[in-house]
Amino acid sequence: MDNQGRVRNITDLARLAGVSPGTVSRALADSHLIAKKTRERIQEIAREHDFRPNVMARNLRIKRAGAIGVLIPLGHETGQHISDPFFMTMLGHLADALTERGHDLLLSRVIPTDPHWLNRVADSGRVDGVILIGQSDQLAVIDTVAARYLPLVAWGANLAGQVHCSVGSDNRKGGELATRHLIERGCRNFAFFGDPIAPEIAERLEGCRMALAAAGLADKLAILPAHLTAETAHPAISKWLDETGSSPNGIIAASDVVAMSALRALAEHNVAVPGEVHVVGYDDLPFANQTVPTLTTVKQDLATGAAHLVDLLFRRISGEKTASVVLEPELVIRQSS
Amino acid sequence: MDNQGRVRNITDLARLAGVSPGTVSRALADSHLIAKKTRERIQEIAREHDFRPNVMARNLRIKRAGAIGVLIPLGHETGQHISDPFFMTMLGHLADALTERGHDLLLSRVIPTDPHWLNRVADSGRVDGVILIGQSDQLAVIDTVAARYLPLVAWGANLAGQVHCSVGSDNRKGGELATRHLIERGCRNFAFFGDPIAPEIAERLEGCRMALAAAGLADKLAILPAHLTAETAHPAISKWLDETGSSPNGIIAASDVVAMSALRALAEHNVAVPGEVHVVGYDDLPFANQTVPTLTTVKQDLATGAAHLVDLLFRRISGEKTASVVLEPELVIRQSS
DNA sequence: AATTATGCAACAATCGATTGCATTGCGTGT
DNA sequence: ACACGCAATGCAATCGATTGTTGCATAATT
Repeated sequence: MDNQGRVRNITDLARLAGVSPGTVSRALADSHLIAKKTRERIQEIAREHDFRPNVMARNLRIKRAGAIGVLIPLGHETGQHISDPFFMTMLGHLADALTERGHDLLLSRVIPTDPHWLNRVADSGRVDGVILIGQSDQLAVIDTVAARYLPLVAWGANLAGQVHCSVGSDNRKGGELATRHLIERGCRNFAFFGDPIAPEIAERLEGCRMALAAAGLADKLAILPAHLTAETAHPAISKWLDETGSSPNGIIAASDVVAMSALRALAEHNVAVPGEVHVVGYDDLPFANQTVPTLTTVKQDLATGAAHLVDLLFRRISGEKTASVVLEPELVIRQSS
Repeated sequence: MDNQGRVRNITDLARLAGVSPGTVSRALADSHLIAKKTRERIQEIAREHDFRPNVMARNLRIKRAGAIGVLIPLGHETGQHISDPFFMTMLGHLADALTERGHDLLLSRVIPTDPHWLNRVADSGRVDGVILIGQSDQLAVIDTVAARYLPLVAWGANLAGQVHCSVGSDNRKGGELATRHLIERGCRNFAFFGDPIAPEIAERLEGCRMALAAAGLADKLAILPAHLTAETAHPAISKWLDETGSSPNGIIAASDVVAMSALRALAEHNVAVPGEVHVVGYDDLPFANQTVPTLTTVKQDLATGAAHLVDLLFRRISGEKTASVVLEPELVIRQSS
């Protein structure tokens, strides 16, 4: 094996080059303290032996990690799998934005039953900061940690009196937009699909109610507290369609995943969309543009959301105490309404 | 600030407890070398001060990283974004399987232009092993690294003479399954949507050709080399449908993402599925069950695939020289055919 | 009482790199 | 010829933990 001559660390390389380890370190960092000739010779040897200094040792010494922890707290919603499209889309954008800044992305297990789940990552010393995708029902824990641990940002709602820095869209306004649009389309009978146990969903529902109240339609709303997974949403919606005699003609879904399930259930019941029923989703995930019919939805711009999260995080890493950001939701009108 | 009394390392804690750092280390590891009384006292102090030992320092000493690098080499397919549903689904399963084993997942930037993209991660010292999601056009690089770096596994094709360990489905067989199914459904005129520049796609196409040849329909195949992103696939398919006078009645899509685009394009051209045209996808991503109509597809069981990848990787980490795994593809019949 | 055994904790080397400070060697000014 | 300055490199402490070895009491044995 070539394991014999393998250069495993800076000291091996130093021996090979006939210099001290310190010199090698500086040479590889291209420090001007080392003569150009020596520097290039050492770099050449390093290249020949395919040597790359150990990142962990380096990080330990200079006290930075070069990685950002990304956590998805699932809380009570145990059914919600990590491969949910929403999380994954957000994760993709974060990966892009972080690697753009030369940081890696460390995805860690989340055990929200243990109150230390967040501390464990924050204090592990292997991340320079933490991004949470969603707050779940862990607001108390998050705020406690945020009070002492600066480099922490979360995607989600921005509630009054909140300690931690968050980025999210104005859910109330989003719910309002969706509902007003349906009213304009002539709907007079509404249904909201989504479980208001999550604060974000509750806000969307509230926006929906505000819009209906403003139009004098406050009593025309039915609520189906469907869970956010496609697997549970479809049967619930299907059963509901079967049982309900007078079906609504305007459906507000709490997420695109739920909306997609609704579209399918409606198709199976031979209900024309948007002919008989208008449907609006929430999120504008990539597939919203690929459904049949394509989905009208309230866009949460996850790309700029991710960009904000990363930007705020790095400002916090350098000590700044940033404020939360609330993004404007935007109605994207497609075929389903 | 409470930064004054904050316990930042094992030495601080040792001072507080009036013992040596080594004793603290052993106490926190619950070593029986330390008297039970002392051990519990130290653990109590650690708990009070919310102290958790620095993972990086620990890893440096015991020479393990506690993390697995997960890379997505995109190669030439620059358009293919990291948030592609296929990658994300796989990533979700991997995250679950890895955290199950107490390892974190390090998602790193992939620059396939630099021939050292893989070495950089493998030799960084911050991962115990590497999982590649896909091989792209980097077979040469992957095999070179695999020859000397054992803990490396890849999702993808299993080609003859391949050095590295891979897990993937039998693409040829999958293509065959899909095509035979369409033949049984009465199709006589076929189209394959997908770019055979990727080895996996090429194998699927070959399987398709074999099935057609066996049925004496070898000359009834049109190929539309659509790229694998939804954004590029839809217009291409749409244009193709416009231009082609005699449309096929059996469509084999190289992936579910392409199939979904095809479904939409067909719907917009008022072509009934499965009435006039039968469509089969590939992958069985979660959304395949949510399309309208739901998608018949060749299932690659990504959950067991991920489980295999992780299992093989850990066996390689402990020195075993594992062989590749080829999974049986399975036809999942739904509404689109 | 002297000796051996045993339990507990301290000491110090180590993982692999970084970096402030000390040292060496060479050229130059006087 | 001597001192001085500066450039180039070596030395050694450091980051924060782990762990083999050693030392010191106290308990058990003869």
